[in-house]
Amino acid sequence: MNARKLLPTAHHHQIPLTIRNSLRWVQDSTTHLNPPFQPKGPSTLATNLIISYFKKGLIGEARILFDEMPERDVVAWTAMIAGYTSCNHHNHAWTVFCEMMREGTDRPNEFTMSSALKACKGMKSLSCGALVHGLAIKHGMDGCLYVDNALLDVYATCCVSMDDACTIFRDIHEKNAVSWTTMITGYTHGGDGYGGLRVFRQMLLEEAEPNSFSFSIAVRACAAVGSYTYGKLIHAAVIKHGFESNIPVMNSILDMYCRCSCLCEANQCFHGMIERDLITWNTLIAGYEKSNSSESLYLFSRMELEGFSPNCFTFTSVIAACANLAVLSRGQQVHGGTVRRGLEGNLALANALIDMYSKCGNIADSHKIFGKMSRRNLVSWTSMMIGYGTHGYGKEAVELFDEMVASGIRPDRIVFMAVLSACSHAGLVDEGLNYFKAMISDYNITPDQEIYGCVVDLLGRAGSVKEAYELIESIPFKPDESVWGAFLGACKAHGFPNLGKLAARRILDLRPNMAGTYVVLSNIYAAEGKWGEFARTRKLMRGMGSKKEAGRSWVEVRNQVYSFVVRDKVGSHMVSVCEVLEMLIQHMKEVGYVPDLDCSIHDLEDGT
DNA sequence: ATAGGGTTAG
Repeated sequence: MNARKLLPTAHHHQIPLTIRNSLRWVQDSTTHLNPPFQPKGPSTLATNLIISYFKKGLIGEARILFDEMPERDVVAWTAMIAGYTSCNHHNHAWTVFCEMMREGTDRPNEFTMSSALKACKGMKSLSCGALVHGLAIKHGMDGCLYVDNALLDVYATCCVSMDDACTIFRDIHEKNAVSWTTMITGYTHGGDGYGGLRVFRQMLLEEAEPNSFSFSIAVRACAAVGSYTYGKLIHAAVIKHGFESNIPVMNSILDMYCRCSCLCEANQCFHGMIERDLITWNTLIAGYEKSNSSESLYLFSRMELEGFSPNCFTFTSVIAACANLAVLSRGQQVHGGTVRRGLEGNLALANALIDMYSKCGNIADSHKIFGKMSRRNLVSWTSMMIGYGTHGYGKEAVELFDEMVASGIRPDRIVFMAVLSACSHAGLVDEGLNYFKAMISDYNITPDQEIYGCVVDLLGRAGSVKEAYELIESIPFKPDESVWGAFLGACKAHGFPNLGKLAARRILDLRPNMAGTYVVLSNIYAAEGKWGEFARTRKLMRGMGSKKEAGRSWVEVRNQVYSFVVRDKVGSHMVSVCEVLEMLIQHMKEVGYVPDLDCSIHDLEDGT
C-alpha cells in the first residue's frame, strides 16, 4: 500500500498525530520478523485515516487513500459510504455502495445497510431505498433496529404519504425513541403537524421515554400548526424532563413562540437561555423580521458584538428586514457583509437581495443580482417579476415570465399573481387576461380570491369597470373583501358611484371594522354632493369605535428614515424631510402629475 | 475500526 505519498502535506496539522505515527509504525513494523505485539492490520489504520479525512471534509484525500488500499473490507467500504453521506455527497455514497455490491469481497453488514439507507434519504430516492430494503430482507437484516429505523426514515422522508412508513413502524417489535422520533419528523416535515403531534401523544401513552430529539420535533410540530396551546404544554414537559438547557430544544421552543406570534414569550425564552448558539440568534432575528424589522436589525448588531459570526440564514432575515424598512444604505452595507463572507452563491440570500433592492427603489441592482445568479428557483423569478411590476416595468415582467417557463420552471399561483399585477400596473390588459386563461387551462391552477382580486384590478384599473363587475359575478364562490376592494378602487378611480357604493357595502358586510371602507364610501357621497349621506357614513364610522389607521409615509434623508403623517408638526428634525418632499412634489409636477384633491380634502377634514 | 432521529431563511 502506497500510503506514504498520501500522508497529508498541506493539511498536515489537521490530521491527528497518533494516526500519522501509527501508520508509519505499521509500515516499518511489517519488515520486522517479530513485532513486539500483534499490530492492527494496515487496513484498520487506513480506515481510521479515511474517517479523519471525512471529518475534516477532505473528501478527495479520503477517496485517493481508499482507491490505493489493496484489500478493502466491509468496514472500509462502510466508512466510505458513511463518510460521503456525512459530507452531503449522497450520490458518491450511493456509487460506492453499488461498487461494493459489484466488486467487494465482503458482504454488506447492518452498518453498511443503514449507511446506504441514509444516502438514499439524502438523495430523496425512494427507488434506491426500496432496492436496499430488498437487499436487507435477502440478507436477513430486517429486524436489526438500526436498519429498520433507517428504512423507516427513507419511507417517511421520500414517500408522499406516510402509509409505507406506518407499515414498517407497525412491524418493529421493540420500537425505541429513534423510531418514534422518525415518525413524528416524517409527519411534521411532510406538512402534517397534527399527524406529528398525534404520534407524539401516542409515544407518551405507550410510555416510551421521549428524549431531546423527540421534544424538539414535537415543538416544531406545534410551530407548524401555529398552536400556542400545545406549544406551551410541551414547553412545560420539556422543563419537567430536564431539557431546558438543551440548545436545539430551546431553539425549537423559541421558534415556536415566534411562529405563534408570541414575541413576548420568545423574548423571555431567549433571555432565559444560559447558552445560545448561532441558530438561537437566527431564530429570534427571523422571528422579529416580519413584525418588528428594526428590532431584527438591532439584534443583528448585538449578535455581532457578542462574537457570533452571521451566516446565510442570518443575512437572509436581515436583508428582508432592510427590505421591509426600505433602508437602502443599511441594505447595501449588509450586502457588503455577505460578499466579504463569500455567501454570494446562496440562493435564498440572493433572492432576498433582489427583493431588498427592489423595495428600496433600486431595481437596477435587483436586476444585477438576478443576472449574476448561477442557479435560480421559482422564488428568484417571482421576486424579480414583482420588482419589475411594482416599478412599472410590466413588459419586462411579462418577458421574464415567458423566459422562466422556457427555462423549464413550472409557474405557481404566486408567480401568476406577480405577472397579473405587473400587467395591471402597466395597462397590459389583453396580456394579463391571456395569462389568466393559460393559468387555468395550461397549468390547472384554480383561481382563488387573490387571483380574482388581481384580474378585477387588471380590468378595473384599465377602466373596464363593467367587465370587472361581470367577472365578479362569474366567481364560483363568495368573493371576499380583497376582490371587492380591488373593484371599489376601480369604481372610485373611474367614477362609478353606484357600483362603488355596492362594493363598499359588500366589504362592510364582510368586514364591518374596516374603517378605510367608510372613508371611501363617504368620499363617494361627497363627490356626488350628497352631504347628508356623507355625514351619516362618517358618524357610523365613529360609532364603530375603530379608527382608520393614519396613512403613514416615510422618506430616507442622509441615511436616516423619517416617518410622518398628514398634518405632522414640523420640528427641526423634519426640516430636511420637508425639503425632500418639496423636491419630490416639484418633480411630480414636472412630469405632469395632478393631485387628486377631491378625496384628500375630505380625508383631511376627519384628520385621517 | 464502520450505522439512528432534532432546531434557523425563502
